Amino acid sequence: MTDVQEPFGRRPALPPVQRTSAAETVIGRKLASHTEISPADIAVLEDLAGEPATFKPGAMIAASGDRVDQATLMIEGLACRSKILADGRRQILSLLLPGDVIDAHASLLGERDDNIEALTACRIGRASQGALTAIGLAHPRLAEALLREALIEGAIWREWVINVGRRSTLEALAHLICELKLRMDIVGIGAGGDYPFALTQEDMADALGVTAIHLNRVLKMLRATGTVDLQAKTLKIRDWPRLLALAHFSDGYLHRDRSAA
Amino acid sequence: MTDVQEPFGRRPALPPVQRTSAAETVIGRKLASHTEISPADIAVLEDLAGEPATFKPGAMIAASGDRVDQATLMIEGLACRSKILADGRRQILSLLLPGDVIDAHASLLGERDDNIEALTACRIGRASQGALTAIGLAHPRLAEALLREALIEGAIWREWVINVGRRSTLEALAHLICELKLRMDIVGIGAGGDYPFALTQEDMADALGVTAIHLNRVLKMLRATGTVDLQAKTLKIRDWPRLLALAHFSDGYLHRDRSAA
DNA sequence: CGGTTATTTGACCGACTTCAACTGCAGTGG
DNA sequence: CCACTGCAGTTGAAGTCGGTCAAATAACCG
Repeated sequence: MTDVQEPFGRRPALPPVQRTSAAETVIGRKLASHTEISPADIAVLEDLAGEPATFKPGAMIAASGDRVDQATLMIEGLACRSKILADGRRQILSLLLPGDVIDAHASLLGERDDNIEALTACRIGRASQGALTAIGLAHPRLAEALLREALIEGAIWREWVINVGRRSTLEALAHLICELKLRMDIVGIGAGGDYPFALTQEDMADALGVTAIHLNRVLKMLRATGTVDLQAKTLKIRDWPRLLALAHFSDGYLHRDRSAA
Repeated sequence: MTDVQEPFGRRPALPPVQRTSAAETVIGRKLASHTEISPADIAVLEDLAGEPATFKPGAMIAASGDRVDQATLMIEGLACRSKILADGRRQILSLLLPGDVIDAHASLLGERDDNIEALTACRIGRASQGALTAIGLAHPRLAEALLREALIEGAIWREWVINVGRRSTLEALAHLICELKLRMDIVGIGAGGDYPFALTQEDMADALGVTAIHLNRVLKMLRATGTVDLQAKTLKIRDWPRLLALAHFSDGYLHRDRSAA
């Protein structure tokens, strides 16, 4: 399950990516969802990242112990942060959706302490930390957006702790689905109510800190509530209010508003 | 400025310590542990924070829904980040020790989504976000140190997820103790091998996502291993290597080195 | 000293894990 | 076309970990 490919460090300077308007890229939609940022600033970031690299499902995009010197831009696909214990137990720490920009500041930490795994085929951009920092001075809104990305990811981790620590598996599963649904809405994935859902049951189990077998049974219970329809890698929400209630979901931690200082 | 930095826990006040250089404050020791920072920069931060405020044990220093507009400097005492669910279940997300500086950037998120609770009597400083940002321009090392504080706290949350999700309660408890021991070492608390340990069993349970009753039994098991001696609000490490092994503890996530970019 | 809070213990029960087997499906190669 | 393989999902039985209810100390506080 872990074939490492493509160590990073290869960022070819290629002809600028063609696009009609910067705000129409996933990255643009994501950053603009929380920060008042100009298409020009987004273009600066995307040009810096250059042509995206491709990873196969199951590939390690980055591994624990690697030196972090680049931010990662999720263009397409589904990935996750995970940690793997010595005896093989895996815990998924968060899911990375198109539009997410991670590790924009993490080079300050030196070696990374977690893994980034591609769960499906992924296309990602990379932007060197040093260049980002320099560019941030001339484009304060961009710097602000990247910092806010990091802070929101932190808020998601905090909520993740609750999910794993204090919710029943049924609540936690419902909560996870609510979070994913809303995050996909932000970047405009899943129009028409059909959300792509590539997580295997084992992935979900590793996200919630339970076994895949138990997750399977709980998933059956969740289906029985009639709130969601989850099969064939597609998620359909059948009864959103009831799903929210089941999860005791409260969306504050996603900080989707632009009401900040 | 400030003061005596004193171990947390209920202890008699010590006579004021003569401070010859800013690096001898808790905040200074903490920031200097990960960032090459000058005493002058630390003094700038502490002057901005001014005279510390005092909180009684159990007090809410900040509550979910509050607008975040200030960084918080832990000068003395023990506090925690927590979230509380509608039905009263509490989850502790991280512990705040003297020297920790939190929320230095969080005003970007607007309303906070967690609580900061004083677990013992606490003395904390406050620095307005706006002033901090402005000062950061003139004192890049200080800005770097504050950012690194935030990133390290993020790393601690990630590890916390593992603790709650994938470790047995015995492993998780041992792991929590290892983390606290090392973090106290960083700021020079617990000289002589006697670490102040003010957490109640209920606090520990809420940190690990279990009930206090179960924690009590697991604590008995941990004591039976002979690796720690934990009573009367004091922690003594009896067999550090074996405690580390029991917890499968690996210190990378604390990022204590200064080997960053 | 009395009243609260923290710790400890017992008995019982439910959630979750473990081990094991079986299904369905997609690819791959003969 | 079909056997073979591998993986994701499903189900069952049995056991363990952790939760709940209840109550008895022990420690703390005014």
